[in-house]
Amino acid sequence: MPQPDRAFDGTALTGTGGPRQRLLDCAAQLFREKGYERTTVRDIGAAVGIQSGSIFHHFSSKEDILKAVMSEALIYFTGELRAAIESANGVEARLRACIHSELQFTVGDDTTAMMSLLITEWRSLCETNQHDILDHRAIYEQLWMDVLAEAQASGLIAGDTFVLRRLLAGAIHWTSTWYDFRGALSLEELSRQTLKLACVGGTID
Amino acid sequence: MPQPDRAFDGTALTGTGGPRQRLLDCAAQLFREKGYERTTVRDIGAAVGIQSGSIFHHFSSKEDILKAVMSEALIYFTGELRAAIESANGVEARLRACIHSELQFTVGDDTTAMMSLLITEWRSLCETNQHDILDHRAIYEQLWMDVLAEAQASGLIAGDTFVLRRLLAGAIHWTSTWYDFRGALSLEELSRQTLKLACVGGTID
DNA sequence: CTCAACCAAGCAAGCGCTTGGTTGAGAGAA
DNA sequence: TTCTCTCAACCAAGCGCTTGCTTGGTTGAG
Repeated sequence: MPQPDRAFDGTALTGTGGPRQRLLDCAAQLFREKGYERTTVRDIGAAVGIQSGSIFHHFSSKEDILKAVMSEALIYFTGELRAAIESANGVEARLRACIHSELQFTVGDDTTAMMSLLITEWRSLCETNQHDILDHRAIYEQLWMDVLAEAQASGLIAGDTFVLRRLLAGAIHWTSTWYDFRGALSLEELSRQTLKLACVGGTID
Repeated sequence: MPQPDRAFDGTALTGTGGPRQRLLDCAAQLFREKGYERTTVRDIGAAVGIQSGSIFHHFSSKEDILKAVMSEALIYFTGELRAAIESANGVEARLRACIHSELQFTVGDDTTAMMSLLITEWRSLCETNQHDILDHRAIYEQLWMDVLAEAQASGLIAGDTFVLRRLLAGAIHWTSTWYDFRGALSLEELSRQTLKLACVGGTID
């Protein structure tokens, strides 16, 4: 969606958050819609309202943009998840917080683009960048695993926590392909159904 | 992985299954490893052992290859799933067959490439081709939904079958990113854990 | 005067795909 | 058997286009 040409005035990116941030937002949106490979730097430039070459004043490469989006997303998601867990009382509430938070990240209007990238555009990073992101992701996953271990100790869930986390992660991430927040199914109801998957029978209303 | 040059002898693709089939197999493998966009027709040609231009004697376009792989995969998976369901006795066995079959498709050595494509390379098809594939996919999904409806009627599962199918689909598809068939977790044990997710408490051993 | 932010132009590489020609297995007639 | 014709399968070369990225210069706020 190319934007109309503007007369040059040097203020193309002086909106809120600074030029770098606006670039990241537009890029994330485009990567989510068309995929990283199918999105060109010319697409990004047009969406932001600058020339494609000007992008490289802010980022050293196209892949650098993707990595920056992913890094930023992980920092944000980790913070949000930690806060949600800490403000929950009791094991079940903490598990519910994990599920609800990740669902929110996945289908929430302002975070779905970032979450999608973290999941689907993994292979577009070179090995070095993959490792950097993976290191950060490990911190996020540890928050989940601590809660799952606690839930298992209290008898709320059964079976291997490692496997359960992977199965839940798949179920949650996949919602981005079908859940419609304008539909009849509320996010709270979806969270409840997902929580029921995790817990041993009868524990949840 | 380019192959050494051979003297021209006109027999590059005369192996089992015919030239078209070998092209499809190689392409599926490459698409799975590197993604559709990052795989070039030169890659495919090199993997098969022919010039990139010769590919277009068998397929009209690169996208045509992807569509053919997907079509073939859906035909195969639908047939296998139907057979598995029909040869199962009882509701629980039929649900177990669905889960086990789809897990098998997802992580099985000879089917994982095809299954991955169906899930991840969706956007690379043009709208027309997406509709063609989607029509076929609906048949596959109906097999699942019939079993889920039966399971719900018998009290084996609870909640909305539509949502349950989506959650299960996500959990199963995601296994392709982490399950290692050489690891300690057997496919049967994984099937059992996944089945336990679906069923209301206590029903499954 | 400085400098972050940008433009206009275009380069080198790689892309999907086309073209015109070559090869050898197989079919049919003598 | 031998000759001739056909045709699926392939090659060698390269066309036209797009890609990520570079370059040298310009602008205006501080």
